[in-house]
Amino acid sequence: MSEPDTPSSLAGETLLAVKPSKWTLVIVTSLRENTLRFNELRRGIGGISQKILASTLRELERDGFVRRTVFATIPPRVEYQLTALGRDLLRIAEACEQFVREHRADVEAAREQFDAQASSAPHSQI
Amino acid sequence: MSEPDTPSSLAGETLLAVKPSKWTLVIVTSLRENTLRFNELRRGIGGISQKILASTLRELERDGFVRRTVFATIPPRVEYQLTALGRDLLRIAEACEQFVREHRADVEAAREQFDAQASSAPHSQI
DNA sequence: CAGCATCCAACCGGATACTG
DNA sequence: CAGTATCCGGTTGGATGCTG
Repeated sequence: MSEPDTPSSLAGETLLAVKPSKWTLVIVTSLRENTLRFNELRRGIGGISQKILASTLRELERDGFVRRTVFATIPPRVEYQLTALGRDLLRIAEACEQFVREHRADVEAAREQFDAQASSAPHSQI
Repeated sequence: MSEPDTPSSLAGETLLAVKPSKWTLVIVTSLRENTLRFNELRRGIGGISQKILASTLRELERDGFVRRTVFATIPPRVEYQLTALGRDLLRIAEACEQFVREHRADVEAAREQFDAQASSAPHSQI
């Protein structure tokens, strides 16, 4: 259904699965090439707790971005891979990464300048 | 611990200003067309507190995405507009919105299906 | 191996009140 | 009008310990 596309309603809900967690895009990016197991993902990402990894993967699975395949072996083996929808989301993630690659320096420069003149002139100049 | 450009560190920092706040992209989108004043932004977005709006605008200004212009009149007048960098960020925001427009139905369907079989089969099949 | 459960600290963000 | 200051509840996310 087409809703009144106010900027707020759109971008507010925007990123369905992207918005909530800072890890979502990282995970999707990690699955870019191949299927990965839980701990492969964990090690590949680094710095993510298994609680967060598990819950974020759940959400990605629920939203249809990731398919979870369980092999009833011992020890258990669980594989995660992107769905077609997930590969679409990957395009967004890659666009974000490219943006950062291109503009990281600009942003850092802007920050330094802002911080510099913020300390000298706490408030307003014409 | 300093890390190289692993996919994780990249996407982790990814979105510099995008990641932290759910309002960032909304604000950028609101400024798509024209310069806006503080309360114009606030009303246009709807549902954002002025505390969050002010702090998010600060961050956007600091990162070089938004330019803040103060007119020393009474009553005061402050205008916000996108910088060139901000317009680049806008492209990301628009890509996200388009993604949602295209795939919202898919995601909602996936969720319903997931929730349905989650309640019938709490765990693992095959 | 792949998680879930619990506890807990940090942060995000809303409501309200007040200022230049 | 355009904010800042304060309080404070809900959520996020890390660490740890335990299970099939």
